[in-house]
Parts: sequence; C-alpha cells; structure tokens
Amino acid sequence: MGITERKEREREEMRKLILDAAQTLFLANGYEKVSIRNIADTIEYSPATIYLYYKDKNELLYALHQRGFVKMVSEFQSLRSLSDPFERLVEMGRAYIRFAVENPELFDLMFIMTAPMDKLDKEDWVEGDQAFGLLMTIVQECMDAGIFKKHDVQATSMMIWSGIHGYTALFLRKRLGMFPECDRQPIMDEAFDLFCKTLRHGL
Amino acid sequence: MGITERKEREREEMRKLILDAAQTLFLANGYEKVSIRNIADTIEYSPATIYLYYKDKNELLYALHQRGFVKMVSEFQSLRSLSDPFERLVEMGRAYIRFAVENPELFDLMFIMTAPMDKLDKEDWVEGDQAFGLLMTIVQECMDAGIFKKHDVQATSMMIWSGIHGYTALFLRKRLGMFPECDRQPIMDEAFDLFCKTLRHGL
DNA sequence: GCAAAATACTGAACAGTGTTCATTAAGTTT
DNA sequence: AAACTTAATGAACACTGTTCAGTATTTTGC
Repeated sequence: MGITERKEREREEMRKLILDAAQTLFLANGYEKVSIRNIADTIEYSPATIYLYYKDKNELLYALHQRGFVKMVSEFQSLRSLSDPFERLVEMGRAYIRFAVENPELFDLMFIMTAPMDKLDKEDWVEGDQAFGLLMTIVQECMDAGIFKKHDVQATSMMIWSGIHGYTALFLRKRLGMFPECDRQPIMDEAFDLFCKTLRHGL
Repeated sequence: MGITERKEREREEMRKLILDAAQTLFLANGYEKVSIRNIADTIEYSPATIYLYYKDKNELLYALHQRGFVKMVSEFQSLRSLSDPFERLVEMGRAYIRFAVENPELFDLMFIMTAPMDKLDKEDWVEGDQAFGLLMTIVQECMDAGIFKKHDVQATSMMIWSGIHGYTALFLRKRLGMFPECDRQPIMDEAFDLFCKTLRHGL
C-alpha cells in the first residue's frame, strides 16, 4: 500500500507550497508586513491550515533561514576557481556583502533578526557552521602560504567575519545617516578596501 | 500671565513621565513585548492620552534612541584622560562593546532595530554624528602621531567602526551558535585583541 | 461670580495580529 | 455501507497600534 507514501509526499508538497508563498511574500514585503492570513490567502487555504504544517510563524522563518544559508553557501562555490588564498578571502568578503545587498531580507533573517533565533540547538547550526568552516579553511591557507602570521584560526576568522559583517549590518539597517546619500557607497568601498589592505599588511 | 509657561512645563513633565515609563518597560522586557496599553497602565492614564504627547510608538522609540546616544557619548568622556591616541582608540572600542553588552536594548535601538529609523532627516543624526566625530578625531590623531599611515580619515574611521560593530551585532543577535557557549567570550576577546594588533601593524 | 470657550482626557471602536479548537468535510479501512 | 481516521475550516480569544466622538476639567472674557 503506497498510500502512506503518497500522504507523506502530499504533506511535503503542502509544506513547500506554504514555504514558497511565505518566501515570496516575506522577501517582497518584509517580515513585519506579512501575516499568516496573507500567506493563507495567496495559497487559498484557511489560516488555521498553516498551523497543521508549521508549528508557528517562527518555524516558517527558520525554514527560510536555512534556505538562505544554502543559497549563500552555493554562491561561495565560485570561489573555488581562485587559486591565491588571499584573493579568495577578499572575494569571499565581496560575495558576503553582495549577498547581503542583493538579498537584504534573507540576510536580515540569517544574521540580524532576533525572531527565529530565540532558542536554537547546535544541530540547527550546520549551515552556518559550514560557511564559517569555509572561512576558516581559507584563513588557514593564508597562514600556510605565509600571507598571514600564525594565529588562532578561529579567532582570526571571527575577527575577519566581524569586520565584514559590520559594514553590511550598518548599511542594511540604515545607520550611515551621517554621510550624505551619494557619499555612502564610495566610503563603504574605500573602507572595505582599507580593511583588506590592513589585513594583508598587519595580520 | 505665567499660565502658558506652566502649561508648557506640565506638558514637558507629562512627556517625561511617559518616556520614563516607556524606557523602564522597554529596557526590562524588550520592545516587542511592551505595548502602548502597558505604558498607559503603569502611568495610570488612558492609552489615547499617550498619543496627545507622542505621535506614535516610533516617536517614543526615537526619543529613547536619542537618550541612548547621550548616554553613550557621556561614557566616552572618560577617554579624555588617556594621552596615547592609539590607546584611546582601543579603549573607545572597548567602551563601545561594554556599552552594547551592558545596555543591549538601548544599543539595539541605536544601531540595529529598523523601527525608529524608517525615515530620519539629517538633523536627527546630531548625536550619532558627534560620536562618529569623536572617532574621527582620534583616528586623525593616530595618523598625526605616525601610528597609522595617512589615509582618508572618514573611510578609516568607518572601517574601524564596522570592525568593532560587527562583533557586538553578531554577539547581541546570538549568531555565535557554532561555538560552544563557554568558548564564545574568549574567542570574542581574542578576536578584538587581534583586530587592535592588526590595526596597529597594518594601518 | 458665572457662562462660554479652550484644553485635557477617556471609552469605545476599528482593523489588524498570532494562535487555538470544536466542528465539518473528505478519504481510508474494515 | 458503516466505522474510523485524517484534513481543513470558521469562529473565537486575547492581543496589538491607532483614531475619534464625547466627557470632564480648566481658563478666559464679561
């Protein structure tokens, strides 16, 4: 009897239907402005139905959080073609910033929003761990190649991640009001450049 | 007739009464969990009354945003005693992180939350400008003293701010799940230390 | 001192939110 | 065909920010 299998498949399809609708709405309108009722409307089901497939709104957000990491890690794959480890590091930083600017809502969910992160176990961090692991590998390679002095790889990677993350967080959350609109991009670019040079000479 | 003056004074007192109550509640319970009705209850007025003194909830948040910057800038005053400009810079970074950890909700409002920043004019950035101005002054002094090479002061300051901000943002928003709980603080400290050293040698 | 004008305040309502649950409809098993 | 299981829903609950007509209270002009 393949009925249970079909049921399971239908259930998975329904979960995908809901999540796809949620993703479209969230990424288009932001998380605040999308309600369970909105999602229910677009898939033409009752709001209560959504709760049969996802425990609550946060579980929906967390599912997207995971999708975001999968997308980001996949975009990092293009780095493999670069042979020079430092160049790869710089390009990874650029990719991180690019991802943030091109997918602001996803990035928000992944690194800034509080909502879905309230209580996460270690198992929920596989994707984030993967991305950070990639960074650590590149940093290690920079050390092996003599580009960086030998330091604790974890702390060094953390320092670099923080440095890059800072820009994107301040930029996305519109905290650069002290600069005139037109100056912001150039200043950001110059600051990123300076950060890379400082790493190159000082680490 | 001092009646208009008294009225003005009473109005200001009422604004303070509301804002104080809001601050206490917000900083204790977080912004999400405090409603206008909660605030109204604690000051024993009707919810509608609050709208006679503040346009909406965001105006309340923005008033606290300003208070936060005043507090932060006042905490930076202790830096004046340090004579070495680089030491002053490091200590400013420490003070920034300390402020964030000790006043997480205020910091959130000032640098992370989207809510009150939706549309701010240039005049609303005086306090932030002041803090960033202080940073630029110290960076300039580091350059004058020959500790840093001469670069664009704005971009350099921005780079340093981003670097420090990154830690605090990731930490406050609980994005260090890949590290075991007990390792986080040491890694953060080491990363901060490494950032300072890297600036010292590489900038 | 008293009526009229101005100000301060509030209860109730509106339109929305996330979430739950008894009830109904559909599908599966015996 | 009847009994059982599963899926979907309408309606409700307890909230939210915000508005507004109406009621107190205070100030003004006579």
